[in-house]
Amino acid sequence: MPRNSWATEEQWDWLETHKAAFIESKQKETTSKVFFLAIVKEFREKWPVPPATDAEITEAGSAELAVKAKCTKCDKRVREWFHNNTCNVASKIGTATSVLDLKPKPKMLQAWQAYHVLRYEKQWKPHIDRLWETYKTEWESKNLDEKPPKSRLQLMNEFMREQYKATDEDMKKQCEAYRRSRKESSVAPGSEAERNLQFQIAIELLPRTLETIGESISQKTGWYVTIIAGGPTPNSNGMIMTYLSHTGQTKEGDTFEKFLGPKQYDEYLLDFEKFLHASFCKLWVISLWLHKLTSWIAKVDCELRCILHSETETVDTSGKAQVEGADDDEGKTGSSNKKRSAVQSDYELRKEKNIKELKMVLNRVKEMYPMPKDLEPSQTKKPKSRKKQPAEKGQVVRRESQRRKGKEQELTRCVRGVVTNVTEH
DNA sequence: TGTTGGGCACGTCTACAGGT
DNA sequence: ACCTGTAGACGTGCCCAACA
Repeated sequence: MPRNSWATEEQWDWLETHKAAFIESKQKETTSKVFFLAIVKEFREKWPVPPATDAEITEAGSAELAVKAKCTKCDKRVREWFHNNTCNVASKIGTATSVLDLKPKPKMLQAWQAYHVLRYEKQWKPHIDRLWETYKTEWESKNLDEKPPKSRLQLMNEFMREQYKATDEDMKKQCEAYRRSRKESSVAPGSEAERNLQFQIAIELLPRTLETIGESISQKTGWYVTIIAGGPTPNSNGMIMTYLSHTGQTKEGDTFEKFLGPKQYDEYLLDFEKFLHASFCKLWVISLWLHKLTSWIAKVDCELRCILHSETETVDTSGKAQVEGADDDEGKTGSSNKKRSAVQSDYELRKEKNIKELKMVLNRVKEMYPMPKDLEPSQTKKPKSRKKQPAEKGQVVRRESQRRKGKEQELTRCVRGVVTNVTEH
């Protein structure tokens, strides 16, 4: 039961048991005519409305009216309970209570706390140390073997609050400016790096999140659930990875993966990965731009979904920045392609063809409708190399996209989760 | 008349500081 | 983990207006 509800624990449990019926009734649009008629009656029978007090009778005008008012209020509260406790179940995913949510935004410091940050080390620490020593010694000399009632922290905080109160207006303004700037800087400033960092943290929470969501859906519907999620991973230079979470087993006890078998299972995921590549690779974004200008601004491609931009650039012998890996569509022609793979999949052949066609279309469109200068991507931006990061100890093993890998590269078979219902690749 | 969403008031919870 | 005081965040109940 949530804190401070009008309902008792017993009432709350009773209401909870009728949630499903309410949702069902809501879908049938019979809440008022069927559901609530019965539910408020039952509630009042179970927990009769207490008799009206003298004050309530006086206020209402008569005992009858007072009781009526109390009943109405009670009924209304019951109705509202259902609205307040069921209608937002789905929408709560994504709010601050969502599993995926990151650490909440830091709160603004109090003015004296800002003063503490600005002046403690520089000015007051030695003073507080002396104060604490004096206080402690005095207390201990008077009260043997007893701890002082105030801790050093308490003493320090009290002292800093007093000092802040006594400080001049100029210092107070500095404190105010500090606490505001700190608050502002703590909120994601909208930079790409910050955003990618936030993405990465959320991605690392995904296995647990998918498991929770899957279990929840499964519990509520009695169905089995498969959730596939994937996209560029910022701490792997935007490499596309896929998570698959599955609940439920066949009657023979097979998981979804075992049921499909390794080959079919990979094919199953490959389709999704194709979709991801089509969604996140740069030229595909450009093609979207042909239909919608904002797609360009959105910059939804793997190259931009990377935390390690500045550190991963490598320079080839010709002195030009060179890109290895998946998301270098613009730069890969001729020799680089040969270098990557001698045997291309159907998908890659088709993609190469698509790229050529798209480039032609794009050139025509650019001639017809020149891109506004302020919307053009930065010229200084260079493709980034993709230095392979060694997997950290204890890091979650995920499925790296297999599509880009040529035959020369062994498919890295990752350990598939058996213990939990989250299958990680 | 019932439903829905927005907003307000109020109470409770949480983060934050640095040292032990 | 704990200490303290408090601003800010959040949950809940309630009210009201708009709409069907």
